[in-house]
Amino acid sequence: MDECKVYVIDDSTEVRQAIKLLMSSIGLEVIEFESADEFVNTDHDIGKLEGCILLDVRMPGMSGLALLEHLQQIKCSPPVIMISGHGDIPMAVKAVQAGAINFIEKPFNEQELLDNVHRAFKIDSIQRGKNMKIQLIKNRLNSLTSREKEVLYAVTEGQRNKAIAVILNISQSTVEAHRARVMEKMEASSLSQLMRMIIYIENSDIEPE
Amino acid sequence: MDECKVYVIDDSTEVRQAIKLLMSSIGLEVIEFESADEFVNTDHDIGKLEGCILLDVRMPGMSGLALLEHLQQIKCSPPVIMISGHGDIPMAVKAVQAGAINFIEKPFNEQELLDNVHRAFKIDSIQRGKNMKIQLIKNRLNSLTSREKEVLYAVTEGQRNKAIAVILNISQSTVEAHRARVMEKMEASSLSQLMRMIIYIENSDIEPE
DNA sequence: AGGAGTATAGGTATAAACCCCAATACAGAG
DNA sequence: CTCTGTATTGGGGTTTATACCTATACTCCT
Repeated sequence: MDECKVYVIDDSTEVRQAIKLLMSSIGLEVIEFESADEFVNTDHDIGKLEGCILLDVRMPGMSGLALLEHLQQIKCSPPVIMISGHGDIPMAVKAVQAGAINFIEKPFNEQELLDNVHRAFKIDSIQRGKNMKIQLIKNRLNSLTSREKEVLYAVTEGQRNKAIAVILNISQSTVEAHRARVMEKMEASSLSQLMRMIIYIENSDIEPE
Repeated sequence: MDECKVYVIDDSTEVRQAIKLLMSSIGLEVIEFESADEFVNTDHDIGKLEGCILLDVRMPGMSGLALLEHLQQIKCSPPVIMISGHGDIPMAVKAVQAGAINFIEKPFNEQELLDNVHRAFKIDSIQRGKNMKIQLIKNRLNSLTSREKEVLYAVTEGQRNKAIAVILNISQSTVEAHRARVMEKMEASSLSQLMRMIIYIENSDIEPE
């Protein structure tokens, strides 16, 4: 939680200043961006940011909603709290459907905003825990050779070594060798554990949230 | 899609009539309720309804939001489209966060409402497909004896038969017998398939959507 | 040319899982 | 009380999977 920062993306200098003041009152660091484009083009790995994003909807250049959708596509971004001065219901609905954790109207209640930031931090913490787990497994998967991946895939499909040998047109001994290396590289001590990893990755790939 | 109906829950007779007219113009059947309480108390299995729910927010008795949350808790309800004449952004956000697929303001655009209903039908169709799959697996799980469930649980944890025998303080032969019956009852021809079923159920239990 | 990494294959031995069978014990339902 | 379902145990044999070893061949990089 110490590393958490509040990324404020708003074209209004006053709003950014007000938020900065509010956040610093409880010891939170604020990083400002005056447009969505600036945030995107800044040299930082979005996946490694810790904290949350306060994002204005209406801005010159890329809109807040567009940035929100962009962040959801690349995944593993910090949680986003939308802020708007002239928002309407369809806009708020769209934002929440796109993954924003809340939609707050300006002028905002200070305590409400702080509460939302804290909630966002919690969500971020949980999300980063999951992302670390996913990354760990993906790193292991990447260490597999293409042949080993083929064997792994067949194994997760429930195929026996003998069947896999026929499918890949290699001998059963070779399949066994590959399979053993797969278990070793994936750090799985049982097929059940291996399946849990694979299915975890499968689900994280198709279900964004 | 043929069986799909539109469940309208709104205290205003005029609104219900207007929706009924609109829906019947494209051949959709409408079932009316003048309050959330009436919907809840009506003798129907909510999990078996097909179609979608048009739900007013402000009503005498149980509020639309309260009903929405109630529906999400028991799960497997048809998708809900919230409708409100005097809605605000916090209300809309809350509704979407609670699982409503949209939040439409009265007076509504007719085509927009129809589009939403069609989208809801698609979501419902997908959701019911998933629910059927879950129910199928749960039925198999329920056919297991308590001992078989213990063995199943240990197996999914990656335990070997020998280890399971020690844990349950029974002989390895017995474990093998239970395990064979588990595979048979679950209709799994491989451990991989069994794991997929179990993890599917695990995920559906903790992640509502 | 030599080394690392990968893919391939064979061998031997052990362990684990699967299959079919038979049998005892016990509790609850009819 | 008998019948049924469940839980338990065992044997014997087959099939799979693991573990550990060796070995060849090919490619890529140094």
